[in-house]
Amino acid sequence: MARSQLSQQRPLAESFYARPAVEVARDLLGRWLMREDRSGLSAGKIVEVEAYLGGDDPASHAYRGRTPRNASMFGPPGRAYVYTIHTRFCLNAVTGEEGVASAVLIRALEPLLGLKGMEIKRRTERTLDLARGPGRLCEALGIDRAWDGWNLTEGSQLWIAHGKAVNPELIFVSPRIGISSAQDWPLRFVVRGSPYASGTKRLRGAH
DNA sequence: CTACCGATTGACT
DNA sequence: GTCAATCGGTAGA
Repeated sequence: MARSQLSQQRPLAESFYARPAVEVARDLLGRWLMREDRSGLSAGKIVEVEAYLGGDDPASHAYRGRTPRNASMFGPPGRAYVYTIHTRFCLNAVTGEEGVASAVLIRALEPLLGLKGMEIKRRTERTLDLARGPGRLCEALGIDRAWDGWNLTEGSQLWIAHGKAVNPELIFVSPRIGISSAQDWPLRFVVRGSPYASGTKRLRGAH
């Protein structure tokens, strides 16, 4: 492995996450979600995220306060918040100060490493379908509720690595997907034009 | 305890 | 484009 690539695989520090969710969300585009297990290393470039704020955001799971499900959102930044939806799982990175709930939902990856394992877990060989969508990327990387609260800054098993941040000019902004309140808030961020992002062509930022 | 419903997906028209 | 599967989390009786 080339020196530059090893450097790109180092985990982002807790201080990266200890900022407002919108700032972290934009900065997470282009970073690499890394997964290492017995069968080796898997990774994907983050191409789509959404910010979920704390008490002021009616679409956030934390809107009505702390519950057993969302407890991780109130914990220290840089941890995972993994929840169940319709028998699928979704992965968030917790942001901001400890005690104040906010997080960034990882919505889509461009597969980079370990595609073979992803194809088996996803039961498809279509690269575009391996990690396009929050439930799909969790299935591709074997992420379930057992990972809730996992420290993403330690650089083993499951972490987010430096990769290469996306030029701000290439970030497409839209409302968040699948929510029934705060539907006009511009809190979804996509690598403009990426075919690995979810949604229609228009929602991927193509013209 | 029951009732409601969703930060989704895959199948189908 | 539309729609239902399917089940854990949550609120309320």
